[in-house]
Amino acid sequence: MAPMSDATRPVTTDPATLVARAVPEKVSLEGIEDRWAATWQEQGTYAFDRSKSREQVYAIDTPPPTVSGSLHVGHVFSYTHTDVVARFQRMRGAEVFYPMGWDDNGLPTERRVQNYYGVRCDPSLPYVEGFVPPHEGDAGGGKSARDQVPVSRRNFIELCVRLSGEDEQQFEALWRRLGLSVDWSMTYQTIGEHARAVAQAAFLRNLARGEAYQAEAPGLWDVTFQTAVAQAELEARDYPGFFHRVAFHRPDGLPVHIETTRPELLPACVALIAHPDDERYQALFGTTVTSPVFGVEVPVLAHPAAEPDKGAGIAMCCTFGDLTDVQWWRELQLPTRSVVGRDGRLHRDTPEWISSSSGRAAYDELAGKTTYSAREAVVGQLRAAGDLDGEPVATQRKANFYEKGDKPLEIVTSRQWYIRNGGRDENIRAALMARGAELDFNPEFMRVRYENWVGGLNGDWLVSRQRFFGVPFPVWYPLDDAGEPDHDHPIVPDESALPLDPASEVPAGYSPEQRGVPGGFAGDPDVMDTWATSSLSPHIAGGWLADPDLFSRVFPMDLRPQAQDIIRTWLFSTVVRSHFEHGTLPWAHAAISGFILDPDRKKMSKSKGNVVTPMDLLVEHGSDAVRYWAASAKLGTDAAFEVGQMKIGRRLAIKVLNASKFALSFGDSPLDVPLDPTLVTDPLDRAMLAGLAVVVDGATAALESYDHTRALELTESFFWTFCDDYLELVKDRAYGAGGREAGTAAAQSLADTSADSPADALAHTLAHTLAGARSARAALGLALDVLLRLFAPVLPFATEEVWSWWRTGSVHRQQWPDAATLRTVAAGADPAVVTAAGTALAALRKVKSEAKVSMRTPLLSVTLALPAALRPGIEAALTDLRAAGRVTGTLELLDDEVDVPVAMAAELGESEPRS
RNA sequence: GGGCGAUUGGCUCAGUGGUAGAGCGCCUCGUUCACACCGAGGAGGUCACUGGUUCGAUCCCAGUAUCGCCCACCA
Repeated sequence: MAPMSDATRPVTTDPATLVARAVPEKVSLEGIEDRWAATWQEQGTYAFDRSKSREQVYAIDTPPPTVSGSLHVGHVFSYTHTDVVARFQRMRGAEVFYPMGWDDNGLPTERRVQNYYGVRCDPSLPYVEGFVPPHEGDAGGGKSARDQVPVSRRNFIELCVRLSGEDEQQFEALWRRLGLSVDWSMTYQTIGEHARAVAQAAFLRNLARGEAYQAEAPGLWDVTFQTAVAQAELEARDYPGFFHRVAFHRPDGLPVHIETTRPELLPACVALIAHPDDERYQALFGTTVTSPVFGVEVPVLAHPAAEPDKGAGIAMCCTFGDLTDVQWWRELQLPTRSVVGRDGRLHRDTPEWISSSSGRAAYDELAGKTTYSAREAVVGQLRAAGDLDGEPVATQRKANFYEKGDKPLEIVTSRQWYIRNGGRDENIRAALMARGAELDFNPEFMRVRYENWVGGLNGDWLVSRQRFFGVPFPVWYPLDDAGEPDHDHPIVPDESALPLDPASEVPAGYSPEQRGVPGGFAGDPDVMDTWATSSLSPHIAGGWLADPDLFSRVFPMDLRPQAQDIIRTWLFSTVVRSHFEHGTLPWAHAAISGFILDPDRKKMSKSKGNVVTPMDLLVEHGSDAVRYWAASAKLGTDAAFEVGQMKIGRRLAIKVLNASKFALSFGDSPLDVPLDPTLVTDPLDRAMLAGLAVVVDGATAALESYDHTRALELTESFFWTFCDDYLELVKDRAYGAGGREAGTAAAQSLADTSADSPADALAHTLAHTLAGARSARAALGLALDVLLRLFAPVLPFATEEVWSWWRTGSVHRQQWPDAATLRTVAAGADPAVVTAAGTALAALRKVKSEAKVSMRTPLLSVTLALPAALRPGIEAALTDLRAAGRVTGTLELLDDEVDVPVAMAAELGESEPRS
C-alpha cells in the first residue's frame, strides 16, 4: 500500500508546513518500483495536460522501439537519458509531452508474424472477415513459405497489430519498472491506422508539391529480398573476389587490358573509361574497341572519376556494376545494356546488341545463370579465346550489402518512388544542410555525421519497397487498352479516405470489376520504406491531421533523442519531411546516446550471447541503480556495461533513504525538522546551504545543456560530503536539549560563556542550545528538500519514497530547486566553512584510525596543526567539531605550514561503554 | 583514403595551462544507537608516444601508435 493513500495520516496542502508522516523504522528499496509505478499511474503523475500552449510544453519525439525484437540494456541506457531530461523539464515547470510509440512496421515484424501465425501476405487476395490463423506461437509456425497460408494485406496487418500488442505490453511493463515518466495514455503503433494515414497523407502532399516522384532508374536491388534498397540502408562489407585482366581489341588488333572483378558483366559493357589526363590512353579517346568473346563495339571515353592508379587505369563501364558505372552512364549518356535481372540471374533472352553469331552463342551459355555461375562461365570463355591475361588474382574487396541481406547488391533498373533529399539538387541539399546547422546536436561532434551524410548523398531517397507488409502507396494507375498502367497519371485519393489499401479499395469513378482489366485501373503494388513512416514520428505522436489542436501544442518539438547510428536515416529523414511540410526543423535539440559495450569493448550484440535481459537487471539491482549507471554516462559516448556502477547506484539510493531517515529523526517527529529559513542561524549550517546553492546552480546549468552526468556528479559529491561530514558534525547539536549529548554540549557551552551569574549562564546556554538545534534541524530539512529534488530525475523511486514520508504530493511534480532562495538563507556564508570543518574532523578521525580504536573513543586533549586559511572556518564550527570528534578536553588550534589539518599531541581516553 | 571520438592508478571514468581526482577493487581498523546493501583511515598514476608553443603542458599545436565508430572505396 502506498503511503500516499493512507488516509489516517493528517494531510495539509500548505507546502511550507510539515506533515506528520511516518518515517519507517527500517528503510528498504524492496518493492519500491512496483509501489510507486502503481501510484504514479493512479495519480496521473505524468499525465500530459493538453491545455498548455506550445511555449509551456516541452515535447519529446521518443524513439519507438522495434517490438518484433526484444529490448536490451542499450535501450535501458538511452531511454534513461531521455527520462532524466523529461523529469528535469517537468520540474522546471514545463508541461512535458512524452509519448511512447511501438515500431511494428517493417521487415522484422513481417518475418515474425509469418512464423508465429504460419501465414504470408499476398496483396492480391481479398480481405477475410474473422480470419483464424493456422498457428499461434513461436514454435508452431510455418517454417517454409510453402506451409504458410496466404492472406490479404489487411488480414496480415491485423495479425501484426495483434502480435505487436502482446509484445508491447511486455515492453510497457519494463518501461514502467524502469520508471520512464511517459504518459501511457499516449502510445502509438507505426503500423496503426493513424500512423498509416499520416504516412499516406504526407506522401500525397509530397507528391502534390513535386517532392515525391516516380522514376524508372538504375537502383540498388537485393536479389534475396527482391526489393529495391535505399542508400541509407547500405552496408559495406568485405567480400572476396578476383581481379581478372581482360583484353579488349582495338581495330588494329592490339589489345587494351582492363581489370575487373566482375567478368560476368562483360556482355553489359558500354564503354571503356580512363581519366582525361592519363597519358597512356590519350590516343584511344574517341576510338572504339571490341569486347572479347561477345564482340561488341564500345567507345573509349574520358571521365575524371576514372582513377589512373586503380586496376589497369582504364575501367570497363557496364550497366551496371557499381555506382560509378551509374554516374558514367548518366553523365556520358551511355546506352543501357542490362543483363542482370531482379532475380540475380542473367536475362534469358540474348540481348540484341550482341550481333555476332559467336557472341550470341557465348551468351546462350550464360542465359539464366546466377552471377556467380556466369562469372565462372565467362572466365572459361575468356581463357579459351586467349583474352584472359594471366590467372585471376585473389583480392579482398568491399561490396555493398543491404543491412539485412547476405548477398551483394545488384544494380538493376526499375520503376520506384523517390522523395527529394538534396542528393540530386544542390539547392535542396544546401537547405537541408542549413537545417542541420540550426539543430542543437548533443554532443556537438555528432553534427559532422549529419553533414557528412548530406554532403555525400548521391541520389534521392528511394521510398518504395517491393514488399507486402507495410504502408501501401495510396495511388492507382489507369490501365490503357492493352492493360498497361499509365504511371505518369496516378489516381490519388482524398486525404479523408486515408488510410487505404489500393489493393483492396477502389478509386473514385471506378468499380471493383475494373481492377486489372484494360481501360480499368490497378493499385500501386509497393509499400513504403520503414523510414518513410518513422520520419513522421513527430506527426504520428503529435496527432497531425487527426488532432490539429494537439499538434499545434507540441510541434515543432523540443527534443529528438536517438542512437548515433541512425543519424543518416531517422534523424535526417525526419528533417527532410518537416522541412518540406512545415518549413521548419522538427525539433530544436537532438540528444544522441552512445552504444553499450561489453567487457571486450565490442558493441553488445545478441549474436555474441552477451546480452543481459533488462528486466533481470532491474530486478537484481533495482531500477534506481540501473538508472544511475545509465545516467553516469555522457551523451554520445559509448559506455561499458558495468555491474559495479549499478552497485554504486544502489548504494546511493539506499544512502538517500538512510540519510533522509536520519535527517528527519531529530525530535519526536518530522515536525521537529521545520522548513523555516529564519531558524537557520549557525554559521556551519549557513555554509552548508551556501555550498548547496552552488551545486544547484551547477546542476541546473548542466541539465539545461543536456549534461546529465555533470549534474549527477555535482549532486552526488555534495551529498556524500553532506552525509560524511556535515551530518556527523551537526548531529549532536541537532538532538538539542533532548539529545543524548546535551549534557556534554551544555556543560561545554557553559564553560565557554562568560555570564554574570550561573543562573543567567544556564538560561543563556539552554536558549543557545535550543537555537542551535533548531538551526541544524531547519538546515537539514531545507537541504534534504533540495537534495531530493536534485536527485529526483535520476533516482525517481528512492526520492519519491522519502518525499512520501514527509511531504505531500509527488516529488516529481515539485519545482526544480532555486539557488537564490538558498543563498538568502545562507546569508552570505562561505561554503568553505564546511570543507574546513570536514578536514579538521578527518584529522581527528585519523588519530583514532591509526591508533586502531573506535571512533567513539574520546579525545582527552588534542592540538590541530592547520593552514591559517582554514582557521576561520574551523573556529566557526568548533563546538560541532568537538562533539563530532568526541573531544572532551582541550582542542587547541595551531597555525602551521601544512596542507590539511593534522592532529598532534593527541591524548586518547578509554572507549565509552555502550549506553 | 577522408573524418569523428577515445587513450589518466588493477577496473570504470571525471578533470584543469601551475603540487593529479572519484568510485569500485586492494590493505588496515571499527559490530557507531541513519546506514554491514555500513563507517573511518591508507597504499596505488612519469595522465599512450614523439616533437613544438610556453617561465611552466596531462591540458594548447603538429605528428605517431592503438582502439571504436562514421563516410568513401566493387575497374
